[in-house]
Amino acid sequence: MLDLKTLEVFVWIARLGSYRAAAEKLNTTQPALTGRIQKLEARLGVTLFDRGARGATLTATGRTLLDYAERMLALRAEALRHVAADGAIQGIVRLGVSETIVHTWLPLLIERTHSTHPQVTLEIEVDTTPNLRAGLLDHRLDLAFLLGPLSDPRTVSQPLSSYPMAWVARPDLLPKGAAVDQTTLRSWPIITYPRNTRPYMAIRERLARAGEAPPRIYANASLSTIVRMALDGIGIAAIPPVLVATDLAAGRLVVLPSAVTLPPMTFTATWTLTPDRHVAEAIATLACSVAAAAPFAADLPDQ
Amino acid sequence: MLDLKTLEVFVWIARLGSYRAAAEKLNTTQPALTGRIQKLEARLGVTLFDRGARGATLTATGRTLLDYAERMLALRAEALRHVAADGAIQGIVRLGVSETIVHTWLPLLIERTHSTHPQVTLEIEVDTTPNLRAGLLDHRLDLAFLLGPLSDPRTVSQPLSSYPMAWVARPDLLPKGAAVDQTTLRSWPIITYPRNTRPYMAIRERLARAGEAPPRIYANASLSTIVRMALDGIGIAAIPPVLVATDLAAGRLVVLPSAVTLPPMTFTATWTLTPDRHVAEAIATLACSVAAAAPFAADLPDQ
DNA sequence: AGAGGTTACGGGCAGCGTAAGGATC
DNA sequence: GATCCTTACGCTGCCCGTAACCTCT
Repeated sequence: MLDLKTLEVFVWIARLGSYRAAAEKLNTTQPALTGRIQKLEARLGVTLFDRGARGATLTATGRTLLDYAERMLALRAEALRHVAADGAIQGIVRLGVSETIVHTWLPLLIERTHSTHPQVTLEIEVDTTPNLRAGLLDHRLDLAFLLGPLSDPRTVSQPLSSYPMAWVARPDLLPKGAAVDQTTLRSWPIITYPRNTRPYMAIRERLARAGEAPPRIYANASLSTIVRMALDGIGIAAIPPVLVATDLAAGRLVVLPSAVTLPPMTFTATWTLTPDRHVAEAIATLACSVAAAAPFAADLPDQ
Repeated sequence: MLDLKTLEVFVWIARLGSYRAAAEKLNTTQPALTGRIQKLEARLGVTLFDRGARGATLTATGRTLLDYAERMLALRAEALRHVAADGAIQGIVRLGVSETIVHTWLPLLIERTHSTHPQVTLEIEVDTTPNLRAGLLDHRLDLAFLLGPLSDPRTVSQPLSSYPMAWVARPDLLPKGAAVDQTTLRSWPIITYPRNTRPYMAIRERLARAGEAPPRIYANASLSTIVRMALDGIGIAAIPPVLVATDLAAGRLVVLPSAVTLPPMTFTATWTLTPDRHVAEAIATLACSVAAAAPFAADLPDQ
């Protein structure tokens, strides 16, 4: 009775304010938590939560227990770090990544993770930065690789890789070697990242002209599709050239010299300040070294 | 992984220096502990014990873990005391008692324990004070009611009941009303507690005469047998008269007035300074009040 | 040979997940 | 009626205890 697994359940329900959310966070079901907490309350002979339609809130007794529970869990985490051979880097890490990274060094990270921390299982979710951000704050994700530092006091960020952006198109789309100016760029559809992402915003801002229609931007959440569209000559892609190194080398695509520069895509590893963050931190550290060691990464697979 | 139950197992093996002893203390089997520790070591990827033919001793890593484990267990005990409705007075208490107490207020204590702390199970073992003392120090017992305070730094004692001793015999054994002196006492067999107990020692000392044969003492570990022998007129019993109140009232036995006084039997509740002693302490406290409230207790059942 | 730890194996029970059932706003 | 939590129930998998085995002094 009063085992650490139960206390962990208890703590997460208290933190997130609902059985539902805690069940999701803990990769289990709501009834499982109900059972555990019921048994705990029965054993202690006290009520720990006030259940309402709006979730569960701690009773006074519950708050007392929360304090002890958090101290015990912190102690366990510390013990594991000091005693375990591998610093107890193990378990499931729910990792959210931007698609750009999937196509650069993510495969390498997965490989390195399995060799460096064999006990770790990665659950990878690919999404846009705003959604990843939400996932982090909901505790649906333990770690995310997203665009730009996340300036939220509940999170910690660490810089990863930075990719210069460029205008990329099929060589026959425009006269060879000519630098493209704002007007030329506005005359073609721009193919790039989805709305609400940093690159999208930057392009809109740079190509905006007072009183004129906004540039046509084909926003797309799928990088492969963006490349496909560029290869099909539909428009000018705004992406990091590193993603299409093969196509560039083969001459299927070219980087267009231009005075209109785009800010680089700067990725950070971001995680929340949960007590069990050290596994996420270890993976983030690994990601850092992988990103640094492999700046020019795998090419986009053809689809 | 790294749950408190495993840590408890780990701590007791470390404390007692052997799987065997820990298994006994924890009311389980040795293979169960082997399994737990093996799994723990595998998960941590470290060795915690050096196993030799003379038991198990901690490795350096094991000592590190022991520190954390003890802090976590202490925290749990504290949490239970503060949070649980009944202060977490529950579980199995292995109680060792002197037979005298079995025949006075032990039944009352059992009753009161079940009504006051329904979650507590008593495992009662009847033995002599020296054996009980050994049981305490071996951690085979959590609590013992024994003769005299146990002056060992590893234990704590609290006074319970004190019973005056007297010479008791069948009324026809000696002339009525006559006070018995040392010589008379030496002429009859003395029936009393076993060798190495305090009453036995006191009698030997008081009836010793330089250069003469020692008094005949029929030492007996069974109180019922002592009483039976006294009723059969075999000799003079040295016991607390409260144990034979019925026989005295019925005239089957009488207290012999004598100048040879015996020290009273003073019982104490004694327990060891283990981290989980608070349940034992609660029972000891209960025993105190029971002993105080019922000084003239149940009579010996006829056998 | 005896004490202490390990291995092998069968059985019991805790705890999980699925699915249906309230309660509360 | 939507959102949460609870109840019911079958099942899996862990862990325990028995028994035989190994190893060191």
